[in-house]
Amino acid sequence: MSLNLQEKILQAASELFYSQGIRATGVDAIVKAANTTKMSLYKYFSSKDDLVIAFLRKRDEDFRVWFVDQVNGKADTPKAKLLAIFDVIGEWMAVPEFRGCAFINAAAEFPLEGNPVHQVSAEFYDHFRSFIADLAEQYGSKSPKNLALQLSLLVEGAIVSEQMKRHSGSAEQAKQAAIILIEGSLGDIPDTTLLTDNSGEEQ
Amino acid sequence: MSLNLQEKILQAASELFYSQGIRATGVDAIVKAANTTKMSLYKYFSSKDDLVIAFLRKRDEDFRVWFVDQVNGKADTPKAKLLAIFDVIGEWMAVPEFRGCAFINAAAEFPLEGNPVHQVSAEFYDHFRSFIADLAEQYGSKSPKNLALQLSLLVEGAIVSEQMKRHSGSAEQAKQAAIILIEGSLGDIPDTTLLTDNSGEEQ
DNA sequence: TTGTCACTATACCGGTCGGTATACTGCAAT
DNA sequence: ATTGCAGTATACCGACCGGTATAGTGACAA
Repeated sequence: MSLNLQEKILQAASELFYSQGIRATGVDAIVKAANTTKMSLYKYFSSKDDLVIAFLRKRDEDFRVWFVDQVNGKADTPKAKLLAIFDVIGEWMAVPEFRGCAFINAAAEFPLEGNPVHQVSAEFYDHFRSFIADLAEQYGSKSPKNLALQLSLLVEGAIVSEQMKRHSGSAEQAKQAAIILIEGSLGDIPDTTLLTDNSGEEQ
Repeated sequence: MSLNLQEKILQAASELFYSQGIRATGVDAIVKAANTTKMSLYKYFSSKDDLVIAFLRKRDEDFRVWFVDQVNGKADTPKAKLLAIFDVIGEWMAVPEFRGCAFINAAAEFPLEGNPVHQVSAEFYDHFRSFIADLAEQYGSKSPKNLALQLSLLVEGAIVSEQMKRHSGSAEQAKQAAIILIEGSLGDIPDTTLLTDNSGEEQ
């Protein structure tokens, strides 16, 4: 409730950036949506780029807090939490406002790796993978980092797939795949790196 | 060689659209890159949107032909071809011009599902999944469509991941995951749908 | 009551956007 | 020789872009 003006501008901008795209959203539209003026916007944000970065940083924080809460609220054991990840993103995808991952979209709109927008987006998935890797380690995976990367590929793939075509069952299939990968990662199966043709570059 | 003017314009536009993004590329830049004038561009393409659609349609055809060729050139058996998919995308990702998947990027730039750009992009992955599903069926997968969707999630995830942060080993890990999923999909393991909590909606 | 401060209102800036109008050039076919 | 056509050159259109300048509002504090 009762946001101050700066927060109100950021929120209006965030909704527009996410729902329509960053480049497609002009500052005039943001100002109108926030019921304020350009002068106030530029008092709190030195440029549109600045506002975009603020949008991504806040989204990073908010989303991760929300996500971890959701996962922890759905499951107790590390293994169950790893699987709950896919239930949470499945529910997230089902909301009508879903328009894919804000960071993937931002990285697509600003493709150069050196671009600050691109970099902030990349950081999000670093954090995201760390979260999964911690769970994988608690679970007892033979190679937690590898499992975490594999699961994050499934998550990102499911998000992108669902963004392209809604209700195609991406989250469910991602979960099915995750079950197999998680169970195969315990110890009764040789380490996946032993199966590679070019071996020995893990860690 | 020796492209006519229309092809030259389309090629210049394609390179700019892919490397910088669609919205970030103005028609003036396209015209300059193609060494021609706006008048000629608008003789062959009724609008920028028209040009964007042409770009995506050609990319769809070209990429799929190239991709199928690459996969077939690397392997003979269906199983080996399914795995070769990940080698091909791994090599594709390694080229310095790599800037992710043009269709994922386009769908991110034009997020509304009804948008023609978005729709053409979605078609690509329908085709792509069909190609994988055919291989999966020849291979003898118990549920070829499910396996195809799972593998395509890994591919899309690897592409997006690599786009965000280069050289993070996405393709290799995607392949490791694919090996497990492919071998698990044969018949010595219960059908994945039996493991779902909400069962019975396959096909 | 006066000053300060957050915010509004509005007009404006140069630049770029997608797209068009008009006139011109050069070449090839009849 | 004339016509037609592909392509060029350039100036222009209204709209919008991100960003700024200037003046004015109302509330609150000393």
